[in-house]
Amino acid sequence: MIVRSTSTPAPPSVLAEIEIPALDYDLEATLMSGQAFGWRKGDRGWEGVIGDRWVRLNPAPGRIRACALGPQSDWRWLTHYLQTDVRLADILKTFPKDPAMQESVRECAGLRLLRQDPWEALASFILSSTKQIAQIQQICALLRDRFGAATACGEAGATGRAFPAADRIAKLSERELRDCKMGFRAPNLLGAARAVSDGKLSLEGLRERTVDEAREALLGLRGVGPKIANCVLLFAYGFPTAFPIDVWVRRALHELYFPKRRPTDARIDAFARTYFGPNAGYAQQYLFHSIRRREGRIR
DNA sequence: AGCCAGGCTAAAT
DNA sequence: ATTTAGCATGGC
Repeated sequence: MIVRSTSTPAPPSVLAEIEIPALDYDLEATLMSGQAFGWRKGDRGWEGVIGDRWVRLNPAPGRIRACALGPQSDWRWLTHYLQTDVRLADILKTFPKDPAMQESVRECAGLRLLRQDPWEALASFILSSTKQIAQIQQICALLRDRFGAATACGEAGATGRAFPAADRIAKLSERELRDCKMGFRAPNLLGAARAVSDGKLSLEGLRERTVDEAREALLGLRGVGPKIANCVLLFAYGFPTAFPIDVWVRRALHELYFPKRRPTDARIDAFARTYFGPNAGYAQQYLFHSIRRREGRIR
């Protein structure tokens, strides 16, 4: 058995690399399309922490190059997150064939849905209400830096930080959370963290439930309404029909499908539930990203 | 300077 | 049953 003094840092491990086959995968669009908020473009690629593993990603023709701290014998934690085994063409086939939808598909070729951790998604989207994406990223970065577990990272001496677990946030004060610039969302995040932490809400348990049951459970949290619940259902649990309607998606649906006059919320909801088919949530991401590109919100 | 942001809640109509 | 004000904070 190897004994090492606790005051001696572990030896730096080498970077493990892999090339993941990935057809039709626009990495930048996927990471920056407002579904995840922890990715940062560094000099050597897209850097982030998935669970407690630091990783750097680079796009290449037909694949994604990744490096993480080695040794890595099993990369499923990454391929599952990136959903590289999903055949995008099969998803796109199920979209409605109308001109507006097909235009969005052309404009956003390679846009994907990630499969994120439920707690991170829940927390992130509780923080998202009436916030711009850049601000959500900033708040999440503050949370990681101040309260996240340190993870060794690719740069010498540097540390990436995991998204703070619910148990960690549950023990923080509202003051500490407000200091991360989240404003009135602080008590909502704290409440959710406590519910998860003390077992009143089992995020893992929701995997076994139907979409509607899982939605009901999420809606029980203060600060979680239909939009945020649907974001978690879609981006973390992968329920394919979950259809978050924010100001942008609402605007897109209005302009593209109800150009005459502003539809009521009920009309929009009914349309969203019935029109887009078995992968409605995926279609929603294409509408969201394409309208934001057209309005110059990207870059 | 003023409006808006991947909303939600409770009060007011 | 539907509409509206208030909520923190920051980008543009």
